[in-house]
Amino acid sequence: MAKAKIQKKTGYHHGDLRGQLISAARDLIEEHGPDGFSMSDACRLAGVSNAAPYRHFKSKEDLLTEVAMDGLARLGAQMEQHAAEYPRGTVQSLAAIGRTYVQFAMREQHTFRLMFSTKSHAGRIEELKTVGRGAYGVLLREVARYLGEDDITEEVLQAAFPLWTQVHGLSFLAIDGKLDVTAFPVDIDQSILLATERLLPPRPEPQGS
Amino acid sequence: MAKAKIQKKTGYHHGDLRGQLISAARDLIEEHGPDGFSMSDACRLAGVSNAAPYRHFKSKEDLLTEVAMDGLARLGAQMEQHAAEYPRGTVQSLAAIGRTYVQFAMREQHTFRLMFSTKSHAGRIEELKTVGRGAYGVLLREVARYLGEDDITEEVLQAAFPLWTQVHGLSFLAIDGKLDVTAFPVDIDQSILLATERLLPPRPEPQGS
DNA sequence: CTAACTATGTTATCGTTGCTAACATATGTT
DNA sequence: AACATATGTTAGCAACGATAACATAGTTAG
Repeated sequence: MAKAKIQKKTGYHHGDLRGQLISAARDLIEEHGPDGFSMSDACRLAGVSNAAPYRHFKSKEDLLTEVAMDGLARLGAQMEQHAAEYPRGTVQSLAAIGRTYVQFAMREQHTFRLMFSTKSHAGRIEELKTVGRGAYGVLLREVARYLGEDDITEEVLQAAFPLWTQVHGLSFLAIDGKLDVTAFPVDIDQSILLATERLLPPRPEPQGS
Repeated sequence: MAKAKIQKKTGYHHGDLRGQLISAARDLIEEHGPDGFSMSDACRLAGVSNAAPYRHFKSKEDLLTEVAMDGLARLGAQMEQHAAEYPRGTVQSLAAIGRTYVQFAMREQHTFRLMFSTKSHAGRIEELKTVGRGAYGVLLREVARYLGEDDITEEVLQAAFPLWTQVHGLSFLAIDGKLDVTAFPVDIDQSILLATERLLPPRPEPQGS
């Protein structure tokens, strides 16, 4: 991905410090983890003093929250996009959503952690949850199609949850480097497909008998 | 659990600073999270100077690793203990292991995070993995019993992994407060039981035809 | 018994961090 | 031109992790 490439400011004012700080944060977080990330580093990268960010973000946490929410939005978009590459409402489209989820986690490991972290988002957790619900909605609608439901029924909610749980667990095990604790080579895509098939309730006949 | 209760040292020497620091760390971590935990706090609790811990731990990370390894060991023991409360090698005993896992995560949220974190353990990750494999072995042996295998076959490994993934995901969703994103009340124990049943391959007839 | 050694404390200090206060400089509006 | 607002700067705070130099206790050898 784009390595922190920064245009130094020209005069006293920067131009787009807010945007550049978010971008710098994203890059630095992916490089050193959310804790290894420091405001000072971001400032150095943006060529600005240590106090400048506090005109745009109330705190370091606030900046991180911004990064997290952006991540959730992108995850939702990517899931929708990949689901659309398969016949809607099938095991395949659902497995595609799962693969997208895990791949996102592996590609943007630290952003992913941030997205689901409770700390680092003091006071804005509800805001974050709302964005998260948006992404979860992609899965819910796909499960609804699978079940032939017109809207998000109780049944849909019940069926979707274990699928989420499964890929969420797989994501964390993968990014925490635990897949070699299993003592056999885990094929992630295969694992997702199999679990999706098993966890879904039997599908009602698509049409006719 | 035991709130950080500390016996001040009597003379110049402390007596059991190492042990008391680990214990203080456990308490403080559970109270304020692994990041909210500071060496200085632990020192204050133990009634000792800021430099003293470095006679016993090479770094803060090193102390945290100790806490994590202890946690993994206790998790393994608890899983074994609860599995033994049910007929061995059944869906029930396997679900009990899963429940123990998630309950541990919820009871010792921050220690749990630490146990599976890759950061905070620089240089000792393999050591940690070994302890982790010990705990995982409890699940593996129970799955082997379920499948009627005498040792940990490929089939056992394949069957156990999705079970782990499921409860691991459930644990993180639970401790990250995401169970209300699902828009329906999640019954954790029920959820574990259902997923266990669905994820396991059909059981071979216990005995006879 | 005492000298030497080792283990385990202390104090002093350093560099880094997140953040705030007080001040400076652009930009835009009237 | 005068003022208000947005957005920078410098200086400085307290807390943190860590190290170096020193102090003291307990242990072992002669």
